[in-house]
This record gives sequence, structure tokens and C-alpha cells, in this order.
Amino acid sequence: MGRRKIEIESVKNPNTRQVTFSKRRSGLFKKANELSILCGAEVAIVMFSPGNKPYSFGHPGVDVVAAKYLQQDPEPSDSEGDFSSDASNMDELNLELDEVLAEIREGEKQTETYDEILKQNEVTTLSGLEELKDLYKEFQDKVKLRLSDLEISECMMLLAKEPVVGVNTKSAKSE
Amino acid sequence: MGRRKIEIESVKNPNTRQVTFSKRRSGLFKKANELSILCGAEVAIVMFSPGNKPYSFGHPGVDVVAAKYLQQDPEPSDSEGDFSSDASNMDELNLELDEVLAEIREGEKQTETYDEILKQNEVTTLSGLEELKDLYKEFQDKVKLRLSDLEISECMMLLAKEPVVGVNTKSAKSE
DNA sequence: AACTATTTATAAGA
DNA sequence: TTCTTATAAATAGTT
Repeated sequence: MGRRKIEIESVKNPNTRQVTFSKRRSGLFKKANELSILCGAEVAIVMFSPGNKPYSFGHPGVDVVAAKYLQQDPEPSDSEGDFSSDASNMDELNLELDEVLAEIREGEKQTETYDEILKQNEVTTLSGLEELKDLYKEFQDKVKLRLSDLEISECMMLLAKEPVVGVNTKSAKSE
Repeated sequence: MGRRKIEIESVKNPNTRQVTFSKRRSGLFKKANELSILCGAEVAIVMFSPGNKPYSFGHPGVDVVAAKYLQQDPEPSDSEGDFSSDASNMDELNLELDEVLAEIREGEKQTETYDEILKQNEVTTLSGLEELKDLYKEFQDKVKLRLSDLEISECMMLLAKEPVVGVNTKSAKSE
């Protein structure tokens, strides 16, 4: 999205990195805000800059969403159909895994395709190699995103150990 | 960013709203992932869909970033030694995730190496291509193994599902 | 801080 | 629902 395409890899120049961080943090918060308005979704983001400064975004508030996240349904209700609280999360996890595995199988298909191409001597150009590399990277990104989702249950349990009551929605001092 | 410009206001049609949410959530997580890699920033996102389903993204992990965020301004907390009974399982899970992430980073290093090779025009032979393909396959295998491990962790959690957070199940619809 | 040339995200449509 | 595609929006490099 700029004058040139960039690889998604650590930006070495500290100056450039800081600029990139500022621009993209701003962009991310804007997107989060739009998402919450368009869909009525509740969103909370906390982050630390490369210089370790904290930033946050929350609609309706970081504390509100975080609390809800920790106690998916704080109602002191007295049961009804009393299924385990994380049964639905487990279902989700299983779905996630299915998707990841599907993705991997997809990747295998591609690998097989490459095999054939290689055996037929059809890839001899650099552009062909670039394509191969891009697909490899693409696959990595997909898996990575999927794994992030998998962390959901882990985080719920870990966060449940911490008192979250005192989280304030503080947004960004400049750096 | 689409066929037409839209106003940032509540999407009325439930169907459209759900589609928009899915697309934009995916986009937001992708951006967050890019930001964390490009700038070495730590980012955590938790959100609830219009149907109240939880989603999260975290690098290096929601719990890690959240804990760091909470530590900034400690609250007048009282409790402290209240760990859940499955702490050891959680520790193991954390180790698993660390390993997966390490593996992924390893894969990224390799990709970078390929980039260099490609840029230096050093791979023009079929044997070179074979090598590239083999490494790709190797990476896939590693991820696959790691995912198997994750499934084990998942089962552990299912078995230990009692102590987490008491939540009733009035939600749990699918979307 | 602004400015664009480009890339990327995505609203509709198929 | 997954895939196109026309268009809006984000942003990398520049000034």
C-alpha cells in the first residue's frame, strides 16, 4: 500500500520503524473503530510500541471488553441448561483445527503440483521461483493467523487468574 | 474500499452485518499481525461479534500483553494467591505455544534465506529447486507435528474444564 | 506533516 | 458460501 511493496519482516531502520508503527497503529485503531460501529461489535486492543510505550483502544472500553472476555457471562444466574462454560469454545477450537488441517492439506496439494512441474523441467525462470516462494510465505501467514486464534482458550484461563477490575482505558501518549 | 463507498454507521441488514464482520475481523487481525512483525510491537486484541462470539489475537500472546498492560498501573488489589488447580496444565500449554511460535519463526528465517538466494540469482538449476521444495515440505511436516501436540493440549483442557470461569451457557450460538 | 504512486482491503456481485 | 472485481482506503517512500 505504498510507493513500493514491502516484505512483512522486521523493519531494521529504527527511524523508519517508528514511523511505520505510528502510521499503522493509527490505521489499526481506525479499522477497529469502524468495525465496532458497523457491526456493533465490542473490541479492545492493547499494544506496546517498539519503544515499549502502551497504547490502547476500546469500544465501549478496554476494561468493559476485557472483563466480558474473562467472564463471558457474568450473570450470577442460577443455571438452566448447565453445560460446561467452555464447551462452545472447545467446539470452536475443534473447528479451528479442522481449518488449519485443511489449510495444510491445501499446501500439500500445491507441493505436489510443484513436484510435477519440477519433474517436467518447466520451472527454469526466476519468476517461477518467486511464485513458489510467495506461496510458501502465504501458507506460513495463514497458519500463523490460525494459531493466534487457537490461543483463545489458553488466554481465557490465564487471564482468569488476574484481577482485571482496575484496567483503565488510557489512550496513547505520543512518542 | 469496495464497489461503493459506505458510511460508517450501523449496518442494518443482519446478513450483511455478519459478512462485514467476518471480513473486517480477518482484515484487522492481519494488520495486527503485520504490525507486530514489522515493528516488533506487542499487540493483543479481544472482541465480540454482533452474535457475542469471542475472538482474539495476540502477539506474542493475549495473556502476555494483557498482563504487561495490567502491570502498568497496579490496582489496589487484595487477592493474590488464587491460582486455579490446573496451573500445571496451563504451563504446559504455554510451552507448547512457545514452541510452535519458535518453529514458525524458524520457518520465517528460512524464507528469508530463500529471498536472498533468489535475489542473488543463485538458483537456476533443478537441484536447487528440489532443495527449495524439500525445505517447504519439511516446514509443513513440522507444523503438522506441532498441531498434533496442540490437539493433545486441547484434550487436556477439555478434561480439566471445570475450574476455569463459571459461566452459564445462554450464548453459544453459531455464526 | 503533507503528498502521491501503489498496494491492499473490501462492498457488491457471481 | 467461496471467488471475483471494481473501487475505496491505507500506506511506503518522498518532499
